[in-house]
Amino acid sequence: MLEITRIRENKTEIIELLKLRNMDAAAQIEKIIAVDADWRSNKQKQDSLLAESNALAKEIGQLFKLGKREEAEEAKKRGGEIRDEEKKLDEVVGKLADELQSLLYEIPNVPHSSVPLGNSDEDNVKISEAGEIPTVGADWIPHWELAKKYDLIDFDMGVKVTGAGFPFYMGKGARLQRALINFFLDEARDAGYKEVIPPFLVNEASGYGTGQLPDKEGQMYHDAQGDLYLIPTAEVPLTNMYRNVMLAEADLPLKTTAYTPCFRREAGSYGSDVRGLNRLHQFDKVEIVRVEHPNQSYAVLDQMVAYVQGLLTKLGLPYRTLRLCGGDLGFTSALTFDLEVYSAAQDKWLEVSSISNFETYQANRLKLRFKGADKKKSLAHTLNGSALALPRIMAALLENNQTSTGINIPEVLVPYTGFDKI
RNA sequence: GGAUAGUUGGCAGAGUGGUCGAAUGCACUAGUCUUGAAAACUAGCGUACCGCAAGGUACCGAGAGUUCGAAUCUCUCACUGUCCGCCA
Repeated sequence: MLEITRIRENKTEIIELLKLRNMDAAAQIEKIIAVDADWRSNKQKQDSLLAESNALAKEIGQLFKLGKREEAEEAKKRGGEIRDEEKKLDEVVGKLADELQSLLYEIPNVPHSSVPLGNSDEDNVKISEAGEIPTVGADWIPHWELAKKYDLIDFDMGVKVTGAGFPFYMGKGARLQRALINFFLDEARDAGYKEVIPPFLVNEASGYGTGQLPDKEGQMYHDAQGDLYLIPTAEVPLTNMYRNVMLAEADLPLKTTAYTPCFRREAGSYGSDVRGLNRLHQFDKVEIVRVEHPNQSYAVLDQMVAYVQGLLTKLGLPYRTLRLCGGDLGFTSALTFDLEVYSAAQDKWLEVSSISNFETYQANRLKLRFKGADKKKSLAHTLNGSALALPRIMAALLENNQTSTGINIPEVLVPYTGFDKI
């Protein structure tokens, strides 16, 4: 959520930058400013009524003490009148506050000025490409066929037991999956991230804290009885650890990592890009999260991108780095880089990581602040990135490393898998 | 699932209708004293919002109510602790 003071003071700039999202926010911003002004003036009236009523109540107490019954009764009458008036105003003020709140929830984060214009993922800007694109052999097959051939993943079993998008990993497939998780966690630890095992269900307040609610309500699995949500990413519990927290400037930066399964309804997505591991309702991911000083956050974003690129290099996967355009930028993000790996047999680039700077957008909802040396309080910046999302990594590893005699396991993973070939 | 107790400032912990935004202790900050430190002493020390300011308002788990006036009374809800049962 954007800070109301920022909107008051920089509305022209905000409207201008939101155009990068193909959004004409002028009317909405003006509405917010109007409602805010309305709220403030009514609030002021209410406050002075309350002040009057408080003073009167004290007076009545005194009058009773002095035994001036009649005067007290007279004052009581006036007090009642003031209270009636205040009640009416209270309703107005409450309504305006609610309206302001929901208007603010509807405004996405202001894009960083480097965000390119564009409508969809097709307009994302490639900033680099690395690694060697393998030459596809005549007999190469996509990962879902490899999975069947070598008994690595059983999609049909998933359908039987749960439903589409919930595969079973079997035998060496399961071990490879576990190896990847451990590899990613160890790398993150070496990079200074504190490992965490968070809950996989979160409450409503956490959903609001990181911005999944209210705008992505339908994307999360919801337990109605306990009013809990299955996490769509570890970002939610990890970042919400810092909800309502006042840090000291010296505490920054905070770096955490977690492996969790992620649950996504993916309502409305279908087609050829959901085959095999390409899009699942449950998948594994290692996430890195950082809480940073505002003047560090963009340098840190670059570091995070470089870190994840390093992981892909170690795995020997060809990848490219994209700067997301305004049309593809997440609701809460100011700037996002996506990393895509090339999956040879499908001849497709698959998104395996999304690394974002949310600036103060999440911190404002979270009330995540730090106190500077001068005792001034500021909102912190939050960032996160996938490091990495497993299924598509698995898909690319299987497809790119297939040979006529089996699938080769990257060297860095062998200590984790205990085998070098499938 | 059953029973019971609780939820007050960073922490501990008073406070059962008016001068309580809230005692006291600890912690913290500044100062005095000291060669330095400790101790002692003195003073300060919650958060948010509105306002140029003076100042005002709100907050004692959340919400609603009674009252001229609520941390204090009433109702609803949430959460936490403890004991019993069940269970990985």
